[in-house]
Amino acid sequence: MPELPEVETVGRALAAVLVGRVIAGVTLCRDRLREPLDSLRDPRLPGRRVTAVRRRGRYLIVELEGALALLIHLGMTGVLKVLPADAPRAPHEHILFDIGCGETLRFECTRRFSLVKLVELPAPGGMPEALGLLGPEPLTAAFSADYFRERARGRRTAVKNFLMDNRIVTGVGNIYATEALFAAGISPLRPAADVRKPEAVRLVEAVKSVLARSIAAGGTTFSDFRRLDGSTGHYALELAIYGRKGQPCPHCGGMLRAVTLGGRTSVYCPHCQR
DNA sequence: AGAGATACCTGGGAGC
DNA sequence: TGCTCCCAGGTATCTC
Repeated sequence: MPELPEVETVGRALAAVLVGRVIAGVTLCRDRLREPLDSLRDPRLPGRRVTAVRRRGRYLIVELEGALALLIHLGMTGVLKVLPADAPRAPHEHILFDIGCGETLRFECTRRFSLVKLVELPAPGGMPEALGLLGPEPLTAAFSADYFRERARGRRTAVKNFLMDNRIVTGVGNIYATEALFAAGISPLRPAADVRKPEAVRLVEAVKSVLARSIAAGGTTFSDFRRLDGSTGHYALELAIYGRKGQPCPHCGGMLRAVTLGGRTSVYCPHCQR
């Protein structure tokens, strides 16, 4: 499941391949993913040159000349691949972009929680209006302990849900929220407003650290994550507690527990996380 | 306004 | 073995 580090990794690979090339045509194999794919039938799309590939939160922005862009969210199972045009189609390939030189950029997504649409940009280099509500990037200085405390004031929601709210900070999903809270020694159940200053410092640092290490490793590798050529990455970043309910805590050896928060499983150590 | 629930979707694993 | 059930996940949208 691609989280921010995976999206960053895919975006970098995509930029290396796509920038300067022309999207000659689009083949749609279905009408919709999370949203209808109508916008990809826009006659303004064919013939546009890719000028940049950027990331915002978990969204990829494939910028085209003329202040247009392909806005892409990989959802849970979205995969982008560059393959020869005559390579056989995989079962869940929904969109094929003809990028010339006998190659296609293919969007594959098993669970179809993903989004691909053509959007207008307010100006070249600008952000699609649809992303206007996203909070700061977690790896920038704007996401600080002071910012966290300011936004958390009065919020009784569990700190884990708060961390995963992309209006607060964008791109922190269940895996990294779980890992960061463990690294910071903070219970996922604590009301956001009750996180004290030194704890917020630890938590914000933990979020940045786990994301940065994962990006450096080329993204945490999961069964659903593939590189652009379709190969799996290496198992680079070991997760401390995610998915380890019932197993011993790597710090104290006690049994890791799980609670459901916001409909999502949250693994934590009741002894190490308070 | 904040908080919680729900829909979207499919494959894989558990349990019978 | 084959069936059913449940779970994984981000985001938008709904209700209370």
